[in-house]
Amino acid sequence: MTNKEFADFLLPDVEHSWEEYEKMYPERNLASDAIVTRYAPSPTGLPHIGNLLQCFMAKRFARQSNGVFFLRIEDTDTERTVENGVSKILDVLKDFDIAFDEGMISDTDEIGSYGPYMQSKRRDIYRAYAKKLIEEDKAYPSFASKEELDEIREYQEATKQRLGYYGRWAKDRFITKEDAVKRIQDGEKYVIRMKSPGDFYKTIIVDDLIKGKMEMPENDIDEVIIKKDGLPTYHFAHAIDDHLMHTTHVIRGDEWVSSLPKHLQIFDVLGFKHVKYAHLAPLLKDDDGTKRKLSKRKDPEAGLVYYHEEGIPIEAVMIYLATITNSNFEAWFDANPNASINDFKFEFKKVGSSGGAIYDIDKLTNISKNYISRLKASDLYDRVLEWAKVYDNAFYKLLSKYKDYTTSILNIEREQKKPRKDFAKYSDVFKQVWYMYDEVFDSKELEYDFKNVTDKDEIKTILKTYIEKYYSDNDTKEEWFSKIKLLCDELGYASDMKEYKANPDKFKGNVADVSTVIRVALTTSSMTPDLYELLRLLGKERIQKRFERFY
RNA sequence: GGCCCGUUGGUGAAGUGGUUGAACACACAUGCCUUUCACGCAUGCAUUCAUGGGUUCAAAUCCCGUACGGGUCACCA
Repeated sequence: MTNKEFADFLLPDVEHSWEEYEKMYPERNLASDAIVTRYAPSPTGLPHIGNLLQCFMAKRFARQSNGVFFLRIEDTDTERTVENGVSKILDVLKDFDIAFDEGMISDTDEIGSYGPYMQSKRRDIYRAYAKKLIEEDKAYPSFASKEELDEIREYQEATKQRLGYYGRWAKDRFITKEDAVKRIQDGEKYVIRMKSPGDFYKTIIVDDLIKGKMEMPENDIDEVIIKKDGLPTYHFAHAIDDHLMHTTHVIRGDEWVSSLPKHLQIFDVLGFKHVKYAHLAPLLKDDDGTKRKLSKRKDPEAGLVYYHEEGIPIEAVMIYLATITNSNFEAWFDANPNASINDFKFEFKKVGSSGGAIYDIDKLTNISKNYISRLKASDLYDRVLEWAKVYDNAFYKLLSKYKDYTTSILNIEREQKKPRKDFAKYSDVFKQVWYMYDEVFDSKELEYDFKNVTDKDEIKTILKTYIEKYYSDNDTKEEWFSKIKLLCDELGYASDMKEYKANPDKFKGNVADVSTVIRVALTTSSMTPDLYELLRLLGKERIQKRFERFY
């Protein structure tokens, strides 16, 4: 029996030959330095922050080189594939501004001419190449059952040998074609394994764009390439898809580096040109002093909905991810605070090669505060409105009703060189502006803390004197403050802080105490944005009303 | 256990043999400024680069060993 006959027997249903497939996927017409890369998730769940990072980096490398970024769905594990897995992934990523040039665009549709982009639809392609390998005697059917494999492994463990289906353990390698045919005709199930040409005692140099050159032993394991269900394993599909789709760079998590010898070998056996690899370290969590991988189950910040719920701007998340991934990004961003992250040129060499960074929410918060502080008030308003629509209905109603007023509140000490940094997330906003809405202010049980001035009559005197004698809606800030000083003088408080510090005993208090009384009476809080701006937005009538609570 | 990678302050890190008395950013602390808070400014925070040895006039930077951390060893990706 010839190899050809054997291949036809094993894979009689292959529609196209591998040569035909090669022709169907011509070279891409791109500049030589263009990066073609992909995000290739299995549709088994939602992407987490680590996936987002991979995805984002892949996208940036493709875009900044005028290359292609595509989405391929790796659904060869039919057991774990979930319903609508693709659209779920797409939806989450879209919220983070990740879109693809090619690939799946819904659960069923795709764009691009290098598809199908769903591995389950490429069954024939993988089988065509498997057939090629059988014909070339580089692969063989293997009948080893799960139990046999377990037995081998247990024996290897007990005798302290290397684990795996290799060398003399790969005994199906020696089954004759005739025996194999007979067993298959008798109904035995089988997989197809690659006949590894590797020698474990020889080393190969694998080059990773991030980790550098690594010396590793050759792979000598006869890896399964086609599973019992006729679908390929990850390793085989990776080689064929990335070859046919003309991927130039594979950017993925570093849990894959140990399979590199295997992958390189599959490329070689298939006669494919290698792709370049960049393996990203995982994001870590500091769990009581020990580092561990960020976990979707234990750590809310690992899930992507967290950012939407909290109202953390996606731009801030991206800036943070870029900061911890690419070591020269932060300095660049400091120098170009208003630039788009898309203007930064990422470099593999500047991506950290150490074990992984601890995901630091404090740092993200700081980035987010800075980002929000640079937003225009109207932009912030729109963003908060959109957030509140989903997560805070009461606030949403208020925002819709008082659009201009709210924008003015948000504009206090904003749109200037050194804007206030009050908000780290959209969900912080209401906590800091609630008192500006009469509906909220009047319906709440209020608690006032006037700090230094505690006497009720004194508070009343300050408030009453101020509103009746000194307050005017039309004052400029300078006029306004000079009147506050006059009020201080009249009531026996120091209008000048230096004077007060020199002779504290000569006064009842100082201008800060008086301002605090006014501030607290208006807002209940001693920590607010600029008092003058607050007064102007409130207006005399509303100020008066709030003061009257103390008469 | 085999193979691979990593280890610079509380965190992200710069730095690959000599202007490093180890940058910068976050966090933290103190002070200044200020009508509060925030901002801003100033100062402090690793006598030391996991550890032991070696090479060298000189090492965080090169070599070897050890420890610790991570990854992987599926008909899962």
